[in-house]
Amino acid sequence: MPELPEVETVLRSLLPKIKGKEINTVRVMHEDVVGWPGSVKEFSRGLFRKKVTGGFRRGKLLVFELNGGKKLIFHLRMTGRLYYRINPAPLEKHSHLVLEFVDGGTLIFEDTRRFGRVYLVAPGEECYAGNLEKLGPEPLGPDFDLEEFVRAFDKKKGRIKALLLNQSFIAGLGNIYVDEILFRSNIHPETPANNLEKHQIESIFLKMKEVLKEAIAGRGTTFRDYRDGEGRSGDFQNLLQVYGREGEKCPRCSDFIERKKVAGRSSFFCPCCQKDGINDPSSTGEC
DNA sequence: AACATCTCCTGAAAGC
DNA sequence: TGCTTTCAGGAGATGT
Repeated sequence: MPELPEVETVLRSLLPKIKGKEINTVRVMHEDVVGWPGSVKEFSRGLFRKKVTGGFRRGKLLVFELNGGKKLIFHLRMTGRLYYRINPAPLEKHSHLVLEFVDGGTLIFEDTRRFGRVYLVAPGEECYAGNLEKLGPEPLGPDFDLEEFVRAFDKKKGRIKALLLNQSFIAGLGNIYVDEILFRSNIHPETPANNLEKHQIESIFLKMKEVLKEAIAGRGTTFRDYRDGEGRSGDFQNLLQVYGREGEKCPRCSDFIERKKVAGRSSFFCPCCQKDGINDPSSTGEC
């Protein structure tokens, strides 16, 4: 399930391979992966003979800039994969879009569950590209400010887990990394956000950056489906401390990792290190 | 505002 | 063993 580190890894592995290349043919095998605006025909026509001039990541979105000003934007959601092939193998069942470049290389978008989307937008049409314009700050961005982050918690009565999953509050986090951040911060996922003390919010701020940087260094987490832009798995799944580890020993104390649905998602936490903030808001997390 | 529930979708895993 | 049911989840829509 690609979150910020996985999307960043796809970008880094893919961009050097396709930057400067010109799109020759566009094949859409499953039309419902093409998001607004416009028809699939317009989408294909809009890509024809365009060069990839650059690219960046924003939240979980991959943005490729094309000459002429349009942007090709992907959201991989759960099972989406985007990778480059020089000599394409026979396409798989769930390959939905293939861009062939003039030099023969191909960019392939496949997605088993088909939740992923691809958008082609002109300048001024960015609002149609998924949640691009509704995204909160980038956790690793140079402008991400601690004081602003602390203030943003003020009237948030919801649970911290739900808040960190909210892309308009903070961009790029998903279920795996939120659990890892809360574990490293000794905070129970059900703690009301506005019950958190300043030092706890500071901890989230720091641990968020720390976990994301480590995960990017490990080229992302492959739980099942995720691959980078060259089709390779990530390594960070071996370094997850709580996610997917129900019943295993906590890496910090003698207790065992529990699993509970919070904010509609499986949440993994140590009941000893991460005391329930509802019952014990003054918990320091020591156990 | 906050939270639950449903939808989309497939395939792995669990249940019987 | 083999069939059926459940579960996983990002995010938007809808209901309470």
